[in-house]
Amino acid sequence: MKPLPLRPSTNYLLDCLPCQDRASFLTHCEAVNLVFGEVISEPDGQIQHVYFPLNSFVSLIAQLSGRERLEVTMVGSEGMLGMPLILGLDESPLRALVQGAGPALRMPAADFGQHLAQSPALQALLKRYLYVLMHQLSQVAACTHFHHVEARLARWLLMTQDRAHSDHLHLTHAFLATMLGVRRAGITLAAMALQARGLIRYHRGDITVLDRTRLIEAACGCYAADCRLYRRVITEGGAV
Amino acid sequence: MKPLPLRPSTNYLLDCLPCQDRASFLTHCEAVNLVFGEVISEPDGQIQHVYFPLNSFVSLIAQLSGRERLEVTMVGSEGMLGMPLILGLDESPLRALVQGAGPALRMPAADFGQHLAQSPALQALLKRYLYVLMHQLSQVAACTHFHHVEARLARWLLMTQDRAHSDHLHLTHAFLATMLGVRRAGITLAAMALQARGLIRYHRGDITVLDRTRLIEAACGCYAADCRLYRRVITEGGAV
DNA sequence: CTGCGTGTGTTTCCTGGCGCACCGACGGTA
DNA sequence: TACCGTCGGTGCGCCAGGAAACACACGCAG
Repeated sequence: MKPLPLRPSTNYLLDCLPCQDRASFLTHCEAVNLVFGEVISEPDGQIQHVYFPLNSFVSLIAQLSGRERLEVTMVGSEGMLGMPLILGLDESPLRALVQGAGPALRMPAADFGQHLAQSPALQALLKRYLYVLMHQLSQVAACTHFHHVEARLARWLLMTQDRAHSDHLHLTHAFLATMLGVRRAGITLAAMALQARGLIRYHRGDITVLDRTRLIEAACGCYAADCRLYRRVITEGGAV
Repeated sequence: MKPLPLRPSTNYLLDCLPCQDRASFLTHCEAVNLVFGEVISEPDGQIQHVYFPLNSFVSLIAQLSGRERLEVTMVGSEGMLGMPLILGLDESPLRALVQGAGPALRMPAADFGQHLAQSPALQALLKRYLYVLMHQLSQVAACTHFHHVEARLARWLLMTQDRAHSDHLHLTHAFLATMLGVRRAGITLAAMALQARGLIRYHRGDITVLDRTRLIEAACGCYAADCRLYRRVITEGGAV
């Protein structure tokens, strides 16, 4: 968790802020390095910081009483971690697991509350982001129920690729299986099918996206819907 | 949609408000009667009013690009319809379908915005409710994926019973099937199992809950988790 | 070179739920 | 009373995915 040299923010949400608010916000941020496998928040744990991933990304995982786990969304440089603070609560229902190591900006929860109170632009922006999250959550419920492993895997790879800003991912079948809530063997089959169609290549945990366009076709419509929603609500609607 | 005689609010959220705020809020509400099957909001439609169900209740349904549909949550006298307004957006990603006919209070979106701006208590309360919703959405995603029809049906009946304030529900198997995103025959089997265990009785669309305690045991833990969450965040944490 | 850990391919058997279709039973209406 | 629409029970073939193994293959460390 060593501090990194401060560098221009490449978090998309922060980039959307007016210069004033953004500058003031950034001076109170600390640059940290998220390491793979780190758990940033536990269900019912207290939120200590908000995080704005830069090149890193984090899975948000729902956990049922029976210990079943399912990834419900992903946060990278397009988002923020610690949304319940917007709602005035300092607990998170979801486990946040660092899935792509890399730099992030973070701010203590208390400071964040102050900035939020002082910057209407920040408030408006993060409310919009919260709307996107809610939309995604309800969509994920239906997607997970109706769509098959292969399409869901394709979608998941695309989302990961977007957040990793790279064609090259490091993910074992076993890890993918727990994220999608299916068996490892199920991932093997789906991954082989995608590889046979020339959409991806993988070897001992190294996955390369070969043909992004056709991978989008192989994924369920939920990926495209997600992208459209974000663009409409944040990128275009986010005139703050 | 004829106006009803104004009567004391029995919406739990409104009951949580301080007397002042509540009185002022109620004077701007209109009493309406929700009729079974009415669609209050469509995905991408504009939110015209917020609704506070009294004895009525409404299903919120996610719809994917492929037309697959799944109920993701339910709003009765414990909640409110039109939450995106809290986030500054006047669109809803979900279809709202009246499932239990009955009275509700409603307020035009614009008026609601004003009340919201003037009442910090209202804001705080509804933010908490929004947190509960988000938690539920992520839980539903996992529940729908991992739990079997019988447990999900039991859960669903319990949730409906709570919101209908009655042991007696009118629901055909076909309707339940679309809500849970399964076949009608699947509901028949699950319902027969619950009936054989003496938990419910049904006959041509009339369902009676006979043994609520054991029905809770038959349901997945998600029902109890939902109740606990609401109690903790709204009933107890909601000192506004 | 050997050995072990990790990651992946593959097999067998099993089950929950799907799609589809048919039929019987009930209850309101003519 | 006869009819018909709605509701629910059932049967059939089918398939995706679950559970649990086993086998292989690569790559690093000793």
